[in-house]
Amino acid sequence: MGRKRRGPPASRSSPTIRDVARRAGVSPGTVSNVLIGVRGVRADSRLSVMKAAEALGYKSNHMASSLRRGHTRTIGVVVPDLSNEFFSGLVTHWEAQAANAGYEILVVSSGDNPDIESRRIQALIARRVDGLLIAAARDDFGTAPGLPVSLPPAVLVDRASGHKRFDTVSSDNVAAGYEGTSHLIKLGHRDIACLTSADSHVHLRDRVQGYRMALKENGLSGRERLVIGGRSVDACRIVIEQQFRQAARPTAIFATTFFSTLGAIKAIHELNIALPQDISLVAFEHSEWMTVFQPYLTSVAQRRDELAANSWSVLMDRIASPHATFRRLKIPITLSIRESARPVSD
Amino acid sequence: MGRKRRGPPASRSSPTIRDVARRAGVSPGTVSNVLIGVRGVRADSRLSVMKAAEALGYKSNHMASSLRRGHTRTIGVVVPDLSNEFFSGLVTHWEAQAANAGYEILVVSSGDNPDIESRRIQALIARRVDGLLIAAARDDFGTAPGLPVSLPPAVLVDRASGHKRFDTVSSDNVAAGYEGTSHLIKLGHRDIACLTSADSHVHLRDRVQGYRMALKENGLSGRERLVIGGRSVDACRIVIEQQFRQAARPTAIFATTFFSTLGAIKAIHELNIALPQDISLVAFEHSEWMTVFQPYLTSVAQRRDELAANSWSVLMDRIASPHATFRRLKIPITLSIRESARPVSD
DNA sequence: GCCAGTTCGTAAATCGTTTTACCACGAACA
DNA sequence: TGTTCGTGGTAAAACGATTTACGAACTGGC
Repeated sequence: MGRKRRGPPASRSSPTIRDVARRAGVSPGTVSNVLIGVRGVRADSRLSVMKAAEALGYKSNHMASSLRRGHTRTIGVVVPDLSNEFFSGLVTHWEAQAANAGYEILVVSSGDNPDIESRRIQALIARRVDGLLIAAARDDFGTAPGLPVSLPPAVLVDRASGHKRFDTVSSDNVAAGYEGTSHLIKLGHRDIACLTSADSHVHLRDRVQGYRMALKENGLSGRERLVIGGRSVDACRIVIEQQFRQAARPTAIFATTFFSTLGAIKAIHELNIALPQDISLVAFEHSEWMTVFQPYLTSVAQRRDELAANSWSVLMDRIASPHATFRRLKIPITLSIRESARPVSD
Repeated sequence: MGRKRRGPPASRSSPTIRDVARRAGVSPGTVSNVLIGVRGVRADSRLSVMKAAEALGYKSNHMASSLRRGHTRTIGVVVPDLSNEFFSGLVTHWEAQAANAGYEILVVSSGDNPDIESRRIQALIARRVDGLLIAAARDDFGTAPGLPVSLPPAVLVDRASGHKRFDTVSSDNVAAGYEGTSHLIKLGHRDIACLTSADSHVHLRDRVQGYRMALKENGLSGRERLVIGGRSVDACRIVIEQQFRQAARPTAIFATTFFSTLGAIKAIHELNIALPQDISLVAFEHSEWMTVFQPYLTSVAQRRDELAANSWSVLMDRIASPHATFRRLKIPITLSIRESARPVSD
């Protein structure tokens, strides 16, 4: 092989700015000025550079340019689980935002495990992402060891709302709990089971708090029926089935997570009670399959598009001014009244 | 500002290998040898380098290292739509593979639009991804203008199976069509509508071909009822409703896509016919909500995990040996017999 | 015709890492 | 003692783009 250059094996590597410069009969600096244009270039040299770049199929090497410019135009996205529709929805929106703004996103999953999360974030830092969009595994994100003291600009999304050391953008989960419950109360229900997956995260506790607020406001505090299922559909199903083995059965269920929604439906089927004739249900989240499910589920849903759009712009602001005070955005939720919650039958 | 260095504003930038070298009293080359160890280093200098790196919280700059080494350890992932559960499933698996192998993935969406797809791929090329995993918008991927002549190593997944110029990994869609249909025939059905979204892609045409094969093998070719819906749930619903306005109604529906599955269910509801008593349905894909849907749907499902694992390793092989002959993998599908397809009632 | 000001091109420095080329120092051996 | 190795360290040259510093050529005003 008659290679003349040193360094790593180049095996027909792509043309460099130097190749373009040579072909256009100018210097690399001029080529750079034509292509990203911080300085004027005479029309004729501009033209010959354009032609040369075109002919060679020149694509600027992003590594080199990042190295020199000190930013990568890459955003790291950290989610617990990409196969969860809520998160894949967020990522879809973020990707669109990124494409628009000339960014790319590096996506990693934490499996909701703080150790894995730290490791994956470390990898993103080594890649010098310009910013981080994080749906954190724990509310105390960043306080545990394992993460370096200084992180790139980051915003916490969905989880860990109100964190002291980061911008946060999340749904108004208290309102979610309040509105879902109030809707059932307005329909005359007084025995409302509130089904949730865990009490380990603020976003879940907030929904329960909203439930309690609605109860209290209507003098129903004594009737609280909080049911903590677990993170799987069947765990939720089982605890709901237990509720129905008690003497005083609830007349309505408010599911505060997507999994518990599925668990509630499954339990209702197993118990052979009629939805919505004998039991009302307010579901959490909306999903395409619900349009073919009978009855069409009344639900409280998060606004993924607004969550994504707002967190993106908060992150951009944070990158632009790293020392601004932290922001805490709460995005309203949507209550969609459909068919699964009905006036209580007496 | 008493900055001494030129170049981009450094604003408390992270420590470099030179900082570590200075602190450890060795040269940068030695630090590099300690950290990635291609050459021996005496025990005492090794130790002091480790300590210095630890103390400074040194993280190697991936941009610089990529630039010098000539690879990025980054894989570009191109999918039509990340909020489609099938693709987000694939991406989830790929991300896990990547994390395992010390790679990261750069995810982009094409919206199934070839122009957007080209642009997004261009961006990935500028970032010098080491490889590409592509669920292409069109079967003739890469022949249309807009894409450079030389792409990085790429494998085509799910779509464009059997492409001449790329490795391909996809489900055995002919078998999918064949097995779904055969199952219904075995149950005694003779009027089976095959519902699909379009005939624009091989993977869809293959499923229909499997349907035809099964029909033919059972002397039912004359009874073919191919129904092409469209890419939305309601488009599929409408065409199925039309089928049922005809004198000779089908006794079974084989849905060959996820959307057409939803469309078929919706139509069945609207028409007020009982599933599975009056109509049998074989669905496509499996999804968590199906576990709470009644009747539990009999379905043909793709094996996302195998699709992802195989495409990943084919890509790794391709990167390792760029000139090997192309491979065409077909992954078997899974027929799950559940409750929505029943023996034909006479 | 001369001087100041503008425009535009180039050479060289720089980003932070890896890797090559070379050198110094011992140890082993004749 | 003189010659080879082997080991481990350093300086410097890459990687490919951006940007600064400088200088040549041109413009315009007097």
